[in-house]
Amino acid sequence: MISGKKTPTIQDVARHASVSAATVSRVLSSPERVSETTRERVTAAVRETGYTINQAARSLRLKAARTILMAAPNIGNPFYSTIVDAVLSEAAARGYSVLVASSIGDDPNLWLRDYLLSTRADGLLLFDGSLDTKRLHGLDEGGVSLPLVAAYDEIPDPEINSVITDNRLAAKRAIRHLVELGHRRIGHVTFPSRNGTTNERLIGYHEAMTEAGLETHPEWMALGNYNMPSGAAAAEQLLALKQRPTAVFCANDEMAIGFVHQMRKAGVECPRDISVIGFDDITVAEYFDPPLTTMRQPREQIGRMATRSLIDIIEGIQPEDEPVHLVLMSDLIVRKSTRAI
Amino acid sequence: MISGKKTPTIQDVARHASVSAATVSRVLSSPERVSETTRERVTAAVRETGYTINQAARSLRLKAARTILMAAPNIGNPFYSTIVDAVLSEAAARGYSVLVASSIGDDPNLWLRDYLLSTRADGLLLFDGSLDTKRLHGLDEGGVSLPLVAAYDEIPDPEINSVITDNRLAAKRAIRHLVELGHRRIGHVTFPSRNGTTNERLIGYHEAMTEAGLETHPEWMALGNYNMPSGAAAAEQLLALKQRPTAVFCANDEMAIGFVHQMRKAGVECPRDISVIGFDDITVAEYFDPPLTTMRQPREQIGRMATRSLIDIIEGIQPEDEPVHLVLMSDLIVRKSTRAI
DNA sequence: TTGTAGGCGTTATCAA
DNA sequence: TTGATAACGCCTACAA
Repeated sequence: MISGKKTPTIQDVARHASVSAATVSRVLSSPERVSETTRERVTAAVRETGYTINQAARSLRLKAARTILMAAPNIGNPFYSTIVDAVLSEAAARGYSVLVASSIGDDPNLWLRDYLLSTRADGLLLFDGSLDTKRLHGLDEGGVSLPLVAAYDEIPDPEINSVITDNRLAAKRAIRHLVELGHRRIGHVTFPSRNGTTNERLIGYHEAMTEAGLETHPEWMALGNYNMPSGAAAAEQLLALKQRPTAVFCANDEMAIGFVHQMRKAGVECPRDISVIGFDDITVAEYFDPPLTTMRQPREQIGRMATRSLIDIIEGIQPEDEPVHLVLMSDLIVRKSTRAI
Repeated sequence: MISGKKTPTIQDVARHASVSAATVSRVLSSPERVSETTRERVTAAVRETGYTINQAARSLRLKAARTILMAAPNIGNPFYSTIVDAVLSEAAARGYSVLVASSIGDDPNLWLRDYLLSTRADGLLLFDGSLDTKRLHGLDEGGVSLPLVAAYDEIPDPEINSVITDNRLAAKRAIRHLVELGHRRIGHVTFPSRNGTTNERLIGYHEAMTEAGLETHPEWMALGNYNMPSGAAAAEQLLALKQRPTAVFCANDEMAIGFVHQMRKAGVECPRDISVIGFDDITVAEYFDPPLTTMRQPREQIGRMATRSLIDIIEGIQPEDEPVHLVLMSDLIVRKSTRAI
């Protein structure tokens, strides 16, 4: 890199190679349209000057940022972090950068609008069911489409591209596993659903219970927050019952871990006294004691597919009027936290 | 938002308010330089047109993106994800966006250079010790400075801004804790240091052992990867020893969890047979069985301070010739995975 | 195959 | 206090 006062522009490279700026631009974006000798001269000049393309200028001209925005409620959650990795690598492979936003804050819809309408990001990867996709979709108005792929628990809006796992089916599978082990009093730790739609995992729980001819009891339900402390709190609540459930389905692994932890504190053993099944299969599930039985979500695949679809939409590979609806399947992973009654 | 063919520009707003584009721009960035009546007219016009600033144009003009780049080896690691949260919220508070890159790939220095020299990001938050800060620093050459804050284990390059925890001291504290409990054969699961510098935690281990008048044995050392499987592998290795250590210091919690998990598989109890101490205090440490004794890193603070410093540097609040060197302290959190011999 | 020229949307400078 | 104007660096018709 040659020293100089300022970062070199395409003009500097052009001068260096004794060609016009247009030619340099061509070498950079469509080399085949330039004669080989010129191309070589330009390439050399690029190297010598240490030229780097100015993305701001490029974005302005192209009206595209080659950047996607990923919004998730809390990236800190281990469930999301694996997804982030997948998103990053898939995006990088397609030449896109990733802007990350934790969707906390006053008016998410407001800043989202800002990001997406301002040539900062070309599309949105939404991992947060609490955002109002209807209104987001409304951003479309002026004929400007908003590339958007949603990936979260809720049942998807048919008009919106989505990549989800079949949460209802997976929940049913979890309950069936417990039923097969002979459990009849089965509790559930769930999360108060965020945007009105009833949570799919909760529905699955009820459906499976009904199908098995089992009763559900309001007091067997506990509300959690998808984190460990709330799982522990749920355990406290259920353990206080006169007649405890013999098995509990937690809507994610973190709550399951908190639940088991609290059980142990109270001298109640898992799975001896209560079987516990989680959801997600986060890394630590396998290493926990007891190793957690859980429904494995293909997180890496979720991230990869969502990113791929979004970029396909941005680049017009996926037609806009055919929304993508990918449903990935979860697997039951039987470990040691559940046992026959 | 008024419907129209395309997203409105500052010109549209200007027309709407019957003022010049310059005035609109002023209202947006320095309202106090505009008369109140005009200001109100313009504000109304902004609302009516649904105008959003075009960041690409702005960046081009200002030669600044109000965006920082965060690079970490694997965002998926729970240790980093908390940090990400802190970075996001601090950046948002200062009006900055965050671009995230997982620094895997062929030539990290190359793409980093790309990002930073291309008006895409104004500065770099580096959480990856494997990147060559010397060379990164070398990007400075042409008088163009590269705002950079490094936050990772290694002992910092004095010329580079850094936010670290005192790893050596913390490691010594961990070992002293074990010594106080009466342990004399203390093993260590470490990571082969990434960029030549010997790892601070390893040095701390050796120093503390020497100060306590204890021997260290090469076979008490195991190499890990900062993840759970490698912790398990380390356990296999140490358990195979004729004379096992009675306590083991793992360089992070994930390896400690893997270690304990493997111990249990082999019928060896923690802490009864071997005390284990970790490092970081990730969320699950408290909920693990046994709850992990560990050195708590102020992760949230690391993220926050690093971001704050970086933005201060970018904005010229922190003078360039006075590198920031923040050292945060770790706390010993005694739980149940260590006990007196 | 290459060059010329105009404009993407913003802000800073200068003048009024 | 406001407006006209000229860049910022790039890409793409169009012309040569």
